[in-house]
Amino acid sequence: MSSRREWTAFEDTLRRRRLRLTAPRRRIAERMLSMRGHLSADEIQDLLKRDGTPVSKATVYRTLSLLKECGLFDSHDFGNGRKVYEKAVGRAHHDHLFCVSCGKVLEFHEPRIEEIQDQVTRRFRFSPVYHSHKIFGTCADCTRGKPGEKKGEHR
Amino acid sequence: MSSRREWTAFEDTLRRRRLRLTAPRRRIAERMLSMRGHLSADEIQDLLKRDGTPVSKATVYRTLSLLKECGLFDSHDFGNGRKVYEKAVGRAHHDHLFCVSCGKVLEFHEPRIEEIQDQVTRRFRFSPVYHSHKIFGTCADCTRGKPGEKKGEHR
DNA sequence: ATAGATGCAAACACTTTGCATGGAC
DNA sequence: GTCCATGCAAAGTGTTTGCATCTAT
Repeated sequence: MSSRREWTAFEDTLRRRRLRLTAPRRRIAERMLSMRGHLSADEIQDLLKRDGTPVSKATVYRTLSLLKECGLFDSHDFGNGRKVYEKAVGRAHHDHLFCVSCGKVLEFHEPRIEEIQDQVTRRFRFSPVYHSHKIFGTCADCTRGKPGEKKGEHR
Repeated sequence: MSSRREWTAFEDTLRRRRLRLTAPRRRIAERMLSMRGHLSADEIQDLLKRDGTPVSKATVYRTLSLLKECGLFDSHDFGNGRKVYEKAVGRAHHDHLFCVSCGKVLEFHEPRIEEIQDQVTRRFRFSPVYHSHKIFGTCADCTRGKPGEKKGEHR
């Protein structure tokens, strides 16, 4: 279960746009809010299937865009051929370190970088909407022990 | 025509790996080195076709990976469904501003950001290999005049 | 009752691959 | 003469869409 505030954010958006709170939408949103970390569409579908409440892939994708539009989730592309979703509501902004060996995702937040970014966009008279800052490499665990692959490195 | 140094880098890599310098490879590499900015596989194929020396898409992609492996080009994904390639050899490292309205790409280089990045990776004992730092928004031209779309915004 | 949502399968867009033919070394 | 590279078309992958059916409101 997840915090009430997140639910109401979702319900409000649906109501405002005259959309319906259906069982599949509820299940997907609830399941995703209950998880931490980054989930792909496939992983979400698998979770729901295991829960005994399967949902079609089309609905997963459609609900995912909805959740993103509502601001409940952010999506990230770590360059391995699929997007992953992460809870956004109630979380501070951050950027990512991605381990190319095991797929682990670490988070960092550097106000100093954001400040320099602002200087850059001002210099170019560029109106920023969002940014994506990712560092790829090998995490501490993989650098020493090489525990091997965890999450799919396909493509 | 492009600088000799870039050619020899390419030829050396081919020789070292016992690969052949064929006409398609030469044409693709030459054409790409002659252009500035970011090119997609499709754009490269179109250019070659207009030059009167058409090349199959498969060969374009295969040569692209080769050019990347050789370090002659870098690839970037601005989230519009395709990769674009940019000359890497003889160029200083930089990051990008991407205009979501016209597709324009601006470049920036901020040693201060790189320094903070290093602090971040040290803190996590993370071994960085490369990073991707992109700011998305609207360029100065599009913010005032809205000159309209230029490069495909498909997907 | 009715606009909107679901599931399925087909469509998509980019990229990769299998294979027979052709060409560099 | 060998391998390696090319072109073509087929396969792959994640995602989107058309449509008939179903359902929240």
